[in-house]
Amino acid sequence: MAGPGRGVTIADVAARAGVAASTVSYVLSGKRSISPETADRVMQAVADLGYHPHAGARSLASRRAGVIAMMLPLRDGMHLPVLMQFASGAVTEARRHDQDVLLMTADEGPAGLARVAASAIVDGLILMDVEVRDPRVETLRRLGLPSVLIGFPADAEGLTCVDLDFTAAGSVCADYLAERGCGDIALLGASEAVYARRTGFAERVREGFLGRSGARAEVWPCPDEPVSVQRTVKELLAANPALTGLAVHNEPAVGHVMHALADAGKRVGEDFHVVVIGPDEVAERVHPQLPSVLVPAETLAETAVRHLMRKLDGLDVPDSTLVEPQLTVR
Amino acid sequence: MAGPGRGVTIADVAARAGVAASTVSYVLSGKRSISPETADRVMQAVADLGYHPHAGARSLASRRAGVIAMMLPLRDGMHLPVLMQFASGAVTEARRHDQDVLLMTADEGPAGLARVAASAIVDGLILMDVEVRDPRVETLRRLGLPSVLIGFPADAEGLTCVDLDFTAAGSVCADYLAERGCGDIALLGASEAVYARRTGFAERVREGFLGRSGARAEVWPCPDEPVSVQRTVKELLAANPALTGLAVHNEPAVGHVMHALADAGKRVGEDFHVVVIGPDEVAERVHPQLPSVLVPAETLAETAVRHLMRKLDGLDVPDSTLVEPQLTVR
DNA sequence: TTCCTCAATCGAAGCGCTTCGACAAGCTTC
DNA sequence: GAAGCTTGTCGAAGCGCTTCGATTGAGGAA
Repeated sequence: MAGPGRGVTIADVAARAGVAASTVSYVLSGKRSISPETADRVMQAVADLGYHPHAGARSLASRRAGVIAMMLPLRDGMHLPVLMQFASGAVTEARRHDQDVLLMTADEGPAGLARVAASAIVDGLILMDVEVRDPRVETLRRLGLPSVLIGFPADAEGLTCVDLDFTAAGSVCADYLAERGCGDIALLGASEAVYARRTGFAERVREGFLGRSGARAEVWPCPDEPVSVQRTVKELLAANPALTGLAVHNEPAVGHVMHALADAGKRVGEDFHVVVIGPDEVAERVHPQLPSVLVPAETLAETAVRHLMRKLDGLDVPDSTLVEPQLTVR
Repeated sequence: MAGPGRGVTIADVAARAGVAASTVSYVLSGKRSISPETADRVMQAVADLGYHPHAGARSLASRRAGVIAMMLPLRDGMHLPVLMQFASGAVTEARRHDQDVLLMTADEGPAGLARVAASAIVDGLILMDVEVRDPRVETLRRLGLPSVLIGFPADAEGLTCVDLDFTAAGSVCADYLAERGCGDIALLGASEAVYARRTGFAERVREGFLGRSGARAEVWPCPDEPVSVQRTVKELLAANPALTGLAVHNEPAVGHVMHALADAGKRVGEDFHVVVIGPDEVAERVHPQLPSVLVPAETLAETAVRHLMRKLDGLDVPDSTLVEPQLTVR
């Protein structure tokens, strides 16, 4: 089935179907009407020969590469499983649109964007984990390369952005704890470093949380290291002995928080309630398992890819898309 | 700096440097000798115009795309962070060789391989998480697409494979426990499903472990779910009350194993020792933190990419490369 | 019947690059 | 000082595809 060695070309297909090469092209692209009989013969030849158009030739002639780039952050502190879900979700969705995905890392920075734009190796771009002040954003605007951002930079004017509705996520957590009858509650947030970097994202959770729970709630940033986590939790409990509910928005800390609570004699799920903002595994791998609001990586990826496809087709898309958070109770 | 709108071509560079287009090409590729003065002028023009060769045109003319594909598994049970490390390691290394990386998912299967091979969209391929009986392997052989596999299929004849030396990893764990003075020890392995799928990998750990520790060791498969883990550990302890050391080769189970041991009154790090085969975070996010042998994803990825580059350059590479395990004590 | 339209197809002209052969100079080498 | 090498450069021929007229024949309108 591999054909006669290397390289089945459109000419081979045309010869076998007894038509011109351009006709084959039109059958495949559907850009001009072709009689059903001819189309059938062509498709048969395509199948017989196992023909796939040469990507380079196609991109050269049509000015469409059929590839989109995805730039992932590599920084410490990013939660890897979420990135991976994101990447695979994007690939899966892209394939539905007959596109491939080129993987880039954020350390290529603006120069990397310029490179892929100029070399026309991709038609568009998805930029993950965009920060409030992101040097890539300006380059992106200048290049005019069709793109979708995950996250919201300070100035999102004219850009297409997608993200989880973190404000709503904060509210959902506050509501959950309220429903469990918790009076005084707190939000244990990310490390200071994360707050410093992406105010937008952490701040929005905070606002959503406080907005719903009012004066009886407080927010504490929280470091990642086990010992510091334990200390932070102790301080939190000491500062507010009436505390009965906690939302944790800090993946690596969850396990240690649970330990600290156990040490302090809190029985989670009974006289004390905890809800996690983070991936499923984190909430599942502690005892007892916790309810959680996950970052819906796959949904975000799919949305981003779909929006990018629309832009490539010249259709318009909303500037800003917020995905609703979903609480999973365990 | 963005040049006069879209598309700086080699002709623009040639005109600005006052040479023929072919000369620019030779300067850039180094395939013919060019006088230093001319080369300088050309490079200056390239920089001035921000020229990057059109990837499609280049691939069409040179029959080299400058892109490699990486096919990642998406199956449940794969540990996502490791995949992500792998992917980013591969991208980083590939960029050092001026190559880009196309991301594919294993669910495209053999047809996906045929597609990328026929469309010449990539020059070579890295296949992750190859199983003992992998349907992609036969296709790969038939296509003759340069490739490197991570993992060892049953018949690796003529293929280039790279993997962690799992046998050595098993031995390292046994040695560690022996050094801590543990007499009776056990290996708590992966779930039955994993064993069923990739005998090679799990079996080799087992052999390494048993080979070093002899008759006083035993191997138990272990499911992923919290409750089953707890039960398995209880049974294990009941079956061998003299047990003082445990190697755990099952990422999701580690946290629950620690709980079960605590429940059974074992003080890990004092009268009982545990070592993990798995990623750092898993060993770090339990209390106390555990020593571990990690799957060196980045190293494997780099090695795989380097081997693939050599193959693309027509150099030869070893059929089989085993990376030495490294024990991290915490 | 003649003219016009429309559907179906063909042929040729590129897309931007690499590479091959040719060709001037400037060197050796006897 | 003619013959032969090198070295540096150019021009042209493609790589395999898409796309833009042009062309043909059939059907409908007049």
